[in-house]
Amino acid sequence: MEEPAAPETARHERADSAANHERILAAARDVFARRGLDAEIKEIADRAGVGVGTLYRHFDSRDGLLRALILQTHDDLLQRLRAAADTQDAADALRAVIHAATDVYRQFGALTEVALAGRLDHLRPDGHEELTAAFTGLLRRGVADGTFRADLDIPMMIAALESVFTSGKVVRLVAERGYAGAAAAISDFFLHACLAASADPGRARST
Amino acid sequence: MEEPAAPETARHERADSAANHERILAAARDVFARRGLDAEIKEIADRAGVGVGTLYRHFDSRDGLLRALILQTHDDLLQRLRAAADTQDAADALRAVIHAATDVYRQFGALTEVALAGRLDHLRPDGHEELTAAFTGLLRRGVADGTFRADLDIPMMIAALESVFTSGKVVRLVAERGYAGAAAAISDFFLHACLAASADPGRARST
Amino acid sequence: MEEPAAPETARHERADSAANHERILAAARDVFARRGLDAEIKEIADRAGVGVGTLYRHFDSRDGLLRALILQTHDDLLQRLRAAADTQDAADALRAVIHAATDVYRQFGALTEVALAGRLDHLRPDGHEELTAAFTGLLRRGVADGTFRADLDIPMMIAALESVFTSGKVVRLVAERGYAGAAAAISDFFLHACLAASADPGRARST
Amino acid sequence: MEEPAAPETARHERADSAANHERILAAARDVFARRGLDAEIKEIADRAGVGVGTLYRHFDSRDGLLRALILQTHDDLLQRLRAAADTQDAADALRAVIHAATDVYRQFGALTEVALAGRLDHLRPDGHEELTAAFTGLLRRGVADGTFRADLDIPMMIAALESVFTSGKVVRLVAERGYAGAAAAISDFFLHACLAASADPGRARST
DNA sequence: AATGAATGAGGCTTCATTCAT
DNA sequence: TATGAATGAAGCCTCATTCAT
Repeated sequence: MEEPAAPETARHERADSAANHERILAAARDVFARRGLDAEIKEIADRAGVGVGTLYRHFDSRDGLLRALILQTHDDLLQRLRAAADTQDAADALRAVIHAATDVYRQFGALTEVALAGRLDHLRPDGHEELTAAFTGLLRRGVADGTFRADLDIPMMIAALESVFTSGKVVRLVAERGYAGAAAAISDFFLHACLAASADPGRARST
Repeated sequence: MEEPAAPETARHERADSAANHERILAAARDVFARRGLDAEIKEIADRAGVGVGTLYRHFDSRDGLLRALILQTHDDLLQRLRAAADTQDAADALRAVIHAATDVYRQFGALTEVALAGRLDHLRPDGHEELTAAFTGLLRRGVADGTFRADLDIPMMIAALESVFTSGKVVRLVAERGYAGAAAAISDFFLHACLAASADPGRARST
Repeated sequence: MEEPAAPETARHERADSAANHERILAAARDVFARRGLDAEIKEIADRAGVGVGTLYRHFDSRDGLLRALILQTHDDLLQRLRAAADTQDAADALRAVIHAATDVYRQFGALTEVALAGRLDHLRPDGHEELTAAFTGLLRRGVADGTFRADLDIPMMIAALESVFTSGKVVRLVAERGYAGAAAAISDFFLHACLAASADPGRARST
Repeated sequence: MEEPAAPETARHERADSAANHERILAAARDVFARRGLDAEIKEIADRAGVGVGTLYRHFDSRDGLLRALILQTHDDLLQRLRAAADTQDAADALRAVIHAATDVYRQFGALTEVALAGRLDHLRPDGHEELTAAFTGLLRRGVADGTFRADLDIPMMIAALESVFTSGKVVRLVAERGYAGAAAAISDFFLHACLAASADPGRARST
């Protein structure tokens, strides 16, 4: 009703706004990833190339922005982990999951910590369960088909996996061995920890 | 026994002051552990039962207090890990190390993170190297005597170990399984990851 | 007249901000002048009609503000003294210098003290030398042309002049005799102290 | 009653206390003179070699101590100025007064400022009038006997004199010329400013 | 009476959020 | 709608004063 004769302008504005929205999210990911969750709003706005007022038009508060990012990180993570976990062979699936998580960590840095650490229950009830379920399914499948050892302590295995991606160690590993090297090292380590003793030891070798 | 002939009166005030010093340190450990490193000075002072001025008489600044605690945590950790690492059998030693670290984490919470995370280089140069060395020595010994597998990726193993104690997962594990249960689960997991294939699988079982 | 073709809208915010900047400076001059250099930031902000945060947007710290004011006072003083010292006749020039300094003191109060007292070497190296040079030039000129006595102790004369404007006595004199009366009394006094004996005694009389 | 058999001890304690009293006053003079009136209580107590508690037993508050010192400075100053002003010849008397004031300034530093600046009306009503009266009497006497010029602006002359001792310039002069040189320079300057034109110009020369 | 550790009000400064332009 | 200047609550720290020893 209000934009009868200028759909193009109106659409353009929306496009601008949407672009700003994305730029703010990207900037926030970047800044939170590098500076940690205490980063200042001003730095995010600057990096996004907008004023703080604009940032607040898109997100109602600092916590609102953080929440949006954490949920987004969580969603992204969950989707990629689920996809990776679908890989046929359980050992390959675990490797794929670890590669995916390494990549997410590279992108989301400190945000991964919260998304993965099981502290987001107040943001998304069952958020952590969803992630856990993805891992659990994969591990159970591997145990069932004899790929993983029968006495594997699945919650402990998941805790260890989450720890590596939550502790900041990945950045160090990536810095020392590069992205592929870090993912390979992590994969090998965890495969050793969970492969059945009878399994071909070669399976713990990375590609 | 320690001060057999100590005069009681002249030194009493100092004893009070020393007691306050300890109470402040304890309160700070507690509050930093629970609230994280952003905790407020006032809360620490309150919990110690002293005024902020008293806290500042004992520690020159917020950062000074934090630094003291982190160094103390680091020292405590280092000492206990070295002691545990001395255990004869390499597998037993690894278990002892993990039990010790679990205990330190329980006491120092969030402070363990910094002390263990390799971010204290500006506080104590080579601080992280000292910790790493303690782990490395133990693992090399185990590899040398055939307890651990020959192809063990020692840096990765250490990274994973540090991660578990740095990520906050330990509190969750302790909450779910109790102190002994958590330490046992962690031990079992890491032993599985590093024991030689020929080793008695039963060794990965906790006591 | 000053900005004939200035666009009005785009620059308006800046004009507001600049106005605040000036209001803060003016308020700070006022408050420091009356309350001394220990005045509280809050009082300055209040008097400027802004919040403390705004004050800190314009000046990075209490000392930054003070520094800016002292340098400004010094610059103002130096410029006006130099201009007055240019007056043809040396006796008239001294009178003009004293009138100018009286006016500066009226405006800057306690700030004049620091600007004139030779304590700003860390803010502006040679700051005091610049002021001294302005006085010295004038006095030497008067001695050279026979207006001032040949044995005039120039450093002592300058010290006495600076003292009067540095000691707070000027405010009292102004209060008692008004601005013109105070300047005249100071001028007469110092002319008596430096005029050559042969000089027409009437020259020490003010206008 | 309580000290029947040990008058010596009792007297000794009083002597100790009195000694402390003096040491605190001396330390306070020293510290206030050097650091200015914002000096910290702790520094004074340290320099006096007593605890802050002892300082507070002798002076009810920081302001109480400051008040005592200012009044003491004022009394000392007044007494010495009066004595000096009694000198027969008015010119000699002015010189004596200036020497005395230089000496007081050397001893009391920043305290002289307040004692001389006429800001102590709330501490001692008419305090400033007493000082002014001492100067005024001397100057009137000189004018009456023809030593000083008839048109001397006595309040202005006094203001200038007070200024020199109030502005901190004396320390600089003393630093550059030594104690005797500074006093001589100040004397010469002020004598030039007030001596009668017919007077022997040589009288403005210092000893 | 002397000591100095303890106290806490009050100052300076930061930064999330608001709002006039 | 975008901007960024303005705001002020809240945290850190200092130091005059009190008080237990």
